Amino acid sequence: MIKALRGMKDILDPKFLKIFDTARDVAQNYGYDYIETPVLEETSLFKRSVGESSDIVNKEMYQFIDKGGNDVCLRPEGTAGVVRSFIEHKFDRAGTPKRFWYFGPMFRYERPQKGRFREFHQFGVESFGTKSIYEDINIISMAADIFERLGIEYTLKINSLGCPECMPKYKDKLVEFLNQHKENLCEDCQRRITQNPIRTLDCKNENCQAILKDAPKITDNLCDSCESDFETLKKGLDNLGIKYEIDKNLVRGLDYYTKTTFEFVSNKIGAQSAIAGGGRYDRLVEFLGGKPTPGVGFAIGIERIMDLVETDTKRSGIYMGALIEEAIPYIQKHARGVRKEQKVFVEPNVKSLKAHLKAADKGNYKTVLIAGEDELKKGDFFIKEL
RNA sequence: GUGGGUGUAGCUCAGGUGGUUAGAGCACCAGGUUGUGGCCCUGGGGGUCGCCGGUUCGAGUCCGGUCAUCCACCCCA
Repeated sequence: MIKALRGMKDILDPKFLKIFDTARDVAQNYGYDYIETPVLEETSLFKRSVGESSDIVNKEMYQFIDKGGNDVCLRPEGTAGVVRSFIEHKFDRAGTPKRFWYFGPMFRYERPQKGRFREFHQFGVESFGTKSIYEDINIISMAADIFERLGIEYTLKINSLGCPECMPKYKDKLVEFLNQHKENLCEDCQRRITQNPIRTLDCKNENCQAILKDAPKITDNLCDSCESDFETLKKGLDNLGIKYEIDKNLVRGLDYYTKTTFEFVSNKIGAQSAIAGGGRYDRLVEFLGGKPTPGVGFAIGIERIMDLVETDTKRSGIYMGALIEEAIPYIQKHARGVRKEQKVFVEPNVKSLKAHLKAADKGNYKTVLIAGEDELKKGDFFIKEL
């Protein structure tokens, strides 16, 4: 028997559509436009955006050379493709803000576990051309609205990574601190000192965490403008009644983030607890060859929240069945009219009344319409409400 | 990539120390009730026991390998 590949799943759960519908409605209500970018992209796009030092690019990409000799890969995340499209369509030159939402499959070659698959789906949004911190608040508010509409409880964590002004200075301070404690850090962190020192902050090693407790914090080293933006962000969330925690070690795994970073987590879904993540990426458009354009966005992991949404089990729609073959065309004709307004299922097989009722019950239909010899003659239906 | 758990019916799982035709519950189908679902009763259909090899007179059971799956590390949505 041929089975789906490791870490890949068929989607049969109606909750999936419910999540998609809800997220789309909210994004549309925020004034965002739909964008769909190709699943396959040039590998260098992700190397330059997500970052070559990240695990995602380093060891988790489905990468190959296509028949034309191009180095390509299945997208491991959504932002890079949208940014590529933004630049390719010269929206950076137009200079007007653009806001997109997207939805689709992402691929990472990882060991599967609870809440982590090799093919998974993200709903995401990207806002280009607005550097106002109030846009960050809009974005976080949108994610919060989606979770609220879905009835999902979460903890929101926020942090600021600073800007090109303050981040490098902070990085130097941190590297200095790390070098002082180098021999006590784990292997990974020792390597990170030169490659990506910021990533030591969210190292899971207990020993490292103990040492890093005394490390300089980025939030204590922000420049005036970043500092005041972070304050505005906190006040803005308070204003909207959105609760949050400040997580000074929230640095996130993608290299393109600046200033605001945030993560929505749930404690009900196992080790893979991040249900959404995002932040500001004011340098990314420029990195990818566009005119400097600020951006901010987030992505929700659909599979991660599947277990957190309720399914509605209310009866709905009409089940139509025939007791004799001659009645099938009769109900089919009637069904076409009624279907303009609601769900109508026509059972294509002749069955006993009992079997029809049982099938309608199992199918969770609300109303049963049956036609047999008598009904055909009189031109009506046997009707029963379940 | 590393570690641990688990693979028997569509689903959830039983099958001491190897022994004849591999079981249960749920689900499915039919009948009891010739045109009134859910409850009940009776009957029925369904299985390469993950796969390959080994030990043995004999393997679902023991051994080795392999694959899959789950959970964790790691990473992240």
